[in-house]
Amino acid sequence: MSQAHERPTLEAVARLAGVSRATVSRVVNGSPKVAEPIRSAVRRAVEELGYIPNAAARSLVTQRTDSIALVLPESASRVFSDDPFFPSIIHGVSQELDAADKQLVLMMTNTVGGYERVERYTTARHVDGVLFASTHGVDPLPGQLHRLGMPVVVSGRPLGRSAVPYVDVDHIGGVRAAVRHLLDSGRSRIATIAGPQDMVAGIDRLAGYRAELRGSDRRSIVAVGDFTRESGATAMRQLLEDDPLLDAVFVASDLMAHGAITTLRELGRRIPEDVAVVGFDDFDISRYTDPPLTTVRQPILELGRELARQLLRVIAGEEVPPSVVLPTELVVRASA
Amino acid sequence: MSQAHERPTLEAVARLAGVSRATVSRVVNGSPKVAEPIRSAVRRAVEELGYIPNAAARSLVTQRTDSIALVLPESASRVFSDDPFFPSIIHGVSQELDAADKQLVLMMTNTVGGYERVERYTTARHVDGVLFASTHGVDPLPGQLHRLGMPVVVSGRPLGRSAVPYVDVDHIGGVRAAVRHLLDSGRSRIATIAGPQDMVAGIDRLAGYRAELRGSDRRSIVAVGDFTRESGATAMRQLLEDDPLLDAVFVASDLMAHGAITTLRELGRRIPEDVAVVGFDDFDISRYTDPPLTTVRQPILELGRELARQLLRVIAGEEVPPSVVLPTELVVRASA
DNA sequence: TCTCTCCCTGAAAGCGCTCTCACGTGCAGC
DNA sequence: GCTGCACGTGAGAGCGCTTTCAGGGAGAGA
Repeated sequence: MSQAHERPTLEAVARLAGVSRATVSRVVNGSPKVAEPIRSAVRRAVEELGYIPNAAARSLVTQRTDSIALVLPESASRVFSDDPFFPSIIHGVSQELDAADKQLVLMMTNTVGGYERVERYTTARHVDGVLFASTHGVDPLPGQLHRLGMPVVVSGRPLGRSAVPYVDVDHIGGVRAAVRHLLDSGRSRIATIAGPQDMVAGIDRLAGYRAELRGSDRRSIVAVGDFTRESGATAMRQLLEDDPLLDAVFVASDLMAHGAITTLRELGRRIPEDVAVVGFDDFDISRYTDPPLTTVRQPILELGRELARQLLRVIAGEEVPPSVVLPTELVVRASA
Repeated sequence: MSQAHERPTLEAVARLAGVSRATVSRVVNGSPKVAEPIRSAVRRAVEELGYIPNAAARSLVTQRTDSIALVLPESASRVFSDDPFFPSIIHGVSQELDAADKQLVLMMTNTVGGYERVERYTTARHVDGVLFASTHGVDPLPGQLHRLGMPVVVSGRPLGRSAVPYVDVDHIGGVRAAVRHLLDSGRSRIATIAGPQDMVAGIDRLAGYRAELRGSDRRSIVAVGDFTRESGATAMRQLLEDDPLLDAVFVASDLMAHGAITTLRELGRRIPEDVAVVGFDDFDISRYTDPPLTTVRQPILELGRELARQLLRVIAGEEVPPSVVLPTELVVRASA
């Protein structure tokens, strides 16, 4: 058990069990066509030697690696700040992969040459499939890999046309519910702080706001942020300059909503009495803001899991729908 | 899946370039002993065919995989809630590995059979080395792998004796600075909310508190939490029952400090006038609490990077120190 | 001009595993 | 007793790459 390089091979097990390599291989891989006495003899030999198959040798012949890559656009500094979005995705993906006994390889595209690295690595058949966390703008890589025959699933509806299957949440439905809630509670000047307009999450949430408002006689009041707390604070200030009398704001992310709340408080507005605030995400932290944030919950963990499930299906050669959209849900707390 | 199997092999490149496989291999791996004209001919062929070496075949012969595993004890539900600790570790590790052109394989030990999976996977020589994020209690796995000759580095000083190299932060120094700060500002009844006492971070931070207090004539007032916000809120309540007149509290994590602040406010205490609060972590979010949290900053990203660097050294066969301790730093804001 | 080196290059042997194919055995059917 | 057929098992051919080893060619020294 001492030296790493002396690991037992199939050969050794075969010798000890007095059978051929082929038979050991069958037992190890659970083939049904091995007689019981031999099977248990092999099992014993495997046990005794502590045999563990060499992954490289196996995948050299099977052409599978049993691992999949999750690509994160780290450029979005969102990834590992205090925004739990990506961590939750990772968590969800990891849960599903564990269950399927696959490995998770994490890749970031931020660093210099990162993009090319991802391309090389994935096309080197180092992994059986690739998952992309939602990206900014139009990313050609998923489509490219897809065209090469590599199983790919992306998170978030891709901008531009794309044949790559994706999983997304119902941004528009969630936002409409939020805005409707504001309308129903009698708010008349409802503003929004939108997310970046080169991301689907930003675009769709603004579209939802506009769509719901269109049915009323209220005018839209829009400022744009980048999903960070700071941008939320700044945007809120702009909105109040545009319309000092606004009495509600739908903010396209919880973090921006926190920023907006800070600004509102600094400027002496009471929440929700003077201004109602609704966020989007339902991060843990939003339960602890003052006042607790009314927000649209999106099932991020589930998004990650669904992503993984779809990819596993593609890898298994099953048909998958071109898109899966998970429901969102308005969570009413004290801020609106 | 169409043309995936038609990937060019060394053989194909060799044929196109009119040389042998051996020569192509040398060029691809940057061996210096290939004449220039041949080298460029091979390069051209590689380019033309879009050749990318097959990782499995390579590692079958080299016995390297160029990827390393990061094991996270997901059981600590900390991992992917709104606690940015693990995400930052991942981020740091990933940065260093990217630079070294290694891959990051993420593993969680939470799920059923997770522990055994980690063991099998890592001993299957699927990875060149293993990193462990700090764990609860005494984890035998790192030592076990280490004994098998597998390169291993752990984050956080291991409980119990262990020959495995580790990277940690200076908990005690940071806490002492925090408590000293409270003493210096004239606080006389200084309590603490400690972390779980089966984790080094919990143990050492409490030890630091005690050590610094020992030099003064103040008595220690202790409650224990589990690093979550909720436990911080609860512990704060206990402390105030123990000593309604306490005028300062050192909290062993920022999240618990947030919980404590909530409780203090609910009970009508002003911060810092009535009770000074100091946290530990310096998460982004702590800049935005009300009031902004005075806390001990620990360099988590750097911890991740150092972890990866040490492991790469071990893998390269270099000597590494048995431990590296990174400095912590008191960040004074408004809460104390 | 001949020999000795020094470089390069190619042939070939695996790395550890899977999987096809052929073959042996035992048993039912005639 | 002989043929036919399952059913298991083993031999062996690779998967695509690296690396040792030997050999060929060119240049240098005599």
